[in-house]
Amino acid sequence: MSDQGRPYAGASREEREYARREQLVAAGISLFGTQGYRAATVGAVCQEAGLNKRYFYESFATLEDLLCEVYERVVADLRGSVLAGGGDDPSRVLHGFMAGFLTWAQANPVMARVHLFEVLGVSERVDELYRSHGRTIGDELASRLSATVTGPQLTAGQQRVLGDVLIGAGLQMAVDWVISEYQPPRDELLNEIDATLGWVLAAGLAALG
Amino acid sequence: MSDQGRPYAGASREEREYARREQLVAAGISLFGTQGYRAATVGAVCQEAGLNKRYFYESFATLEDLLCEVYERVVADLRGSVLAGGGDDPSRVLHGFMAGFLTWAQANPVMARVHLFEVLGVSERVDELYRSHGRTIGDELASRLSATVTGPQLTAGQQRVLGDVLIGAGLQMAVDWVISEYQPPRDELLNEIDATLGWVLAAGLAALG
DNA sequence: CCTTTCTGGTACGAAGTCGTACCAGTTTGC
DNA sequence: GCAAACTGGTACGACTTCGTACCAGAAAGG
Repeated sequence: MSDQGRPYAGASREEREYARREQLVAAGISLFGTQGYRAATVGAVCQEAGLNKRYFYESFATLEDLLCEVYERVVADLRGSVLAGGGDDPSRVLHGFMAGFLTWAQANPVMARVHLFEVLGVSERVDELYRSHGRTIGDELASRLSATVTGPQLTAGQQRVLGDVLIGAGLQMAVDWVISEYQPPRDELLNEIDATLGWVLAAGLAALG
Repeated sequence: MSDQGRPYAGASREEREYARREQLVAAGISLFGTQGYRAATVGAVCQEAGLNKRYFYESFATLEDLLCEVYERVVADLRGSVLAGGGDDPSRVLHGFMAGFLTWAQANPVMARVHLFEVLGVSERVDELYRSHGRTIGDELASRLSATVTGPQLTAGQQRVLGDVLIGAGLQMAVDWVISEYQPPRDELLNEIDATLGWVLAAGLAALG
């Protein structure tokens, strides 16, 4: 009756399915990152991918499933840029984090839109995925910072607080920066961040006596 | 032909319209804050308000318009709790801000859900409203902090950075806390935040020499 | 008491998307 | 070549919500 998978165009069934899935993911990143997830439909994604609507359901059950896969790719790309550099100085770790984040956001505006705007408030499931990735990166950053300091280590609760602060502050600054169309320029903003951190430390020192 | 507004049930036409509008707003807060905005429909809001669907369009053109009005009420309520207390000590200003935020979130879980989750990613317009309120509160906080310090004042750019950091960090901690069902208890979390702030200051000072 | 307006429930067409099915044309293995 | 399977385009019903309209009953003024 049916071969149930025979070579076609020099590729096996699995290879063709995988290629189509990748086309859908690429189309998803492009569409979600330019028109927005809320404006996207299954039909539009397939048109962008150059595939028939039938092939969408071959790889994904819903548009939200595609968004999750797209978001995984985006976060993987971001992680590489943000957690790449090391550093044994706390302010250098922080600076490297924000520099990596801002550089990535400006170099990949489409992915940045997905990460900073489009995944928000889609569903409980996507929200949970978003928070999960944020917590992972925040924990990683906080433990790195903790490791650069010779004094007392952070407790688990304090590490979570520090992770929240770093992720929340970084996201807010990145969103604000993208909204203002990357003004002021990256290096100028990084200098302002450093200066603000210095101001806070000085103020904290004065308050502590 | 038509009186175009005659007393009914002891209230004029304007009074009845106003009362119905308030009922819709209350129903919106309740529904958006429990079932979620995305699960809400015009019909459900009217049912919750005990009004006919026709009266919805008497006060609002779309469900999103109601969400904007609901959000204005929520932010006004939050502002009162967060910016109420003064303080001439930077750490006291920060502590008062987070204490007010957490207290408000726990005392008003329905409004907190609207502010922390439901307004996110609804539309460009609601996003802009959200960012606008966040920036306003962040600016207010940063300028208050700046005023408590005798040394050099913050530049406009640095004040914006500080506002972003405060709002972003505060929101992230509040979201995390609500998600974990208000664990650890408020006072314990506030102590952890204070301890983390102290740790950061100590680490920063050590790094600065 | 009687007319007029208001109220709330139900009904209905419009619009958009989903998910599937059909159908002609093409490519491959034999 | 030829049959079988694959591909892509179009079409279709199902479903949900919107926004409006209709209709019987209640409440108020004269």
